[in-house]
Amino acid sequence: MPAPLETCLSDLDCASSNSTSDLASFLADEEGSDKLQSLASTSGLSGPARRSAPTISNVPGAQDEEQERRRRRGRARVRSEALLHSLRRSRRVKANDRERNRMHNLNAALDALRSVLPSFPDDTKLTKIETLRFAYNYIWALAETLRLADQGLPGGSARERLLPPQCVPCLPGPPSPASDAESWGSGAASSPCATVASPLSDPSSPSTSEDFTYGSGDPLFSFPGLPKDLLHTTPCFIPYH
DNA sequence: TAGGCCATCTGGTCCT
DNA sequence: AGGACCAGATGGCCTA
Repeated sequence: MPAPLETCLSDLDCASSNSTSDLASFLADEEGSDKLQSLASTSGLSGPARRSAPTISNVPGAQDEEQERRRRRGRARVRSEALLHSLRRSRRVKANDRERNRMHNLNAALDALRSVLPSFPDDTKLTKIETLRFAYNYIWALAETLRLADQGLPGGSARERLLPPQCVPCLPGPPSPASDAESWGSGAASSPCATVASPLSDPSSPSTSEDFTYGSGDPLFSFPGLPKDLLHTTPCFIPYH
């Protein structure tokens, strides 16, 4: 069973140099290449060594010696390039692995975020962008609810409003940074946010609900714990399916 | 079949 | 130097 490429290449690092460019010069050197060849052959990276031990019958003359040296250099270069390619390849594979892992972590974090957001009645899984937008809205709505509760508005305690019995996620849209209007809205033609004419920088700014509904004009979702006027004063960035 | 969403690969850049 | 992060490209899957 041949040694894995990773092992071979780490051996290679120990044997010579850590940097790719140094490795290249190392490989260009015939002696270095010979070291590599022995490493590669013992680890199964290459085929069996073809060079035979010199015998009396094949001792070359001066010209033959020069020719032989050229052939060796040619073979060394081919081996060098192949091994350099292998090294780059193994680093790329490692980087891919890290990147995959990083994205998995990111997705796990998104799943965790989904799990703390109010769920849809049909358990539809929010897409990534919807999750982020919804979370943004949700946080804003909770904060707004607290603010209104602090002002002593009727409608039960802040806690009751924050945790309605059937929490269906239509949250009034949060204040969107004006400079961020592009990323929230017009960029996504398929998103309900695309229907938002101009995201408000101030949630208390008056507006009409027509601006912020999608499709039929009926709100697809509602957030029963929130005062009605809140729905009418803010854009609704509704995750839509 | 077109469009949306997603996972993965890849090369470049930044950071430690 | 190596890892993290990012954005573009690509291909697969699903749905209207």
